[in-house]
Amino acid sequence: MKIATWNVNSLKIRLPQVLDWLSANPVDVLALQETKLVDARFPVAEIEAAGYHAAFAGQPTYNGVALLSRKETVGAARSVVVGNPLFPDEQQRLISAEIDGLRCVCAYFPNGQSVDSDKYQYKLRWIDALIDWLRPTIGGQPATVLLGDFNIAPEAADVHDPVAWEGQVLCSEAERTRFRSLIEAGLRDAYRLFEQPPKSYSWWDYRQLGFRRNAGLRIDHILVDAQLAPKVRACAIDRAPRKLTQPSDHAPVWAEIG
DNA sequence: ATGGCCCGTAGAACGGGA
Repeated sequence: MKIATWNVNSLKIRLPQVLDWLSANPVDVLALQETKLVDARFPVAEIEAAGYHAAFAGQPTYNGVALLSRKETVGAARSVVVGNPLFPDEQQRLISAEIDGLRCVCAYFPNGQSVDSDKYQYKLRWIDALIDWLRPTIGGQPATVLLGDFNIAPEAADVHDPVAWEGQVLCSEAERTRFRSLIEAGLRDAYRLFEQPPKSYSWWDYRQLGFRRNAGLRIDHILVDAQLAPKVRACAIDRAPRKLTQPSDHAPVWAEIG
């Protein structure tokens, strides 16, 4: 089973790239963030025609998440839950569902803007509530996979310039402590289960020729239930879509399990 | 030295992203 996550920064703009990517990479599950579409405008017909079911939760302008599941292998998502029952929130950042025996949690963590902003405090509260919600079921059945745009670079190795980013939003100690709490709760960073190329990132700023300079951060993650870790065969970041014309600023991350 | 883009909503700039 192959699962993937991709912050597309507007599914309206990126739909052709998403369909092309799925054609070349027919993953069983694709978690999308920043769809930026109200539900009435979600491209259900195009995605169905490409062989995928879709569960989605959107709003105008901002945020928006979706779980695509491949018809011929895993079928439609079941027991879909939008949001976190412990954290009522108008921002559409979470959608979870059971797909082929996995509890897939697609998450778009708040950005936080800067460590002295109200948005940063919201980010920390949002993550705390996510941990509180997930902790009791991690380790049980169905096995949990938490994947998405975490807006956290967990370690210095995940940052192109750790000195410049030290203490900044996405890299602050409070955020990294929460990432470690997810690990302590029983999840594993699928990417770090394997030896990886140095300077591996999943996001590059549109400005400053970030991608050409590989000035990036690894902030998109696939965390798997520790019970699944021995079954994870591979995990990688696919930089190819970032090279296209009019790309998302994020690259897809995928993992193969079992 | 500074800030440099992209997207959506607008219907000009601005908020937000990271």
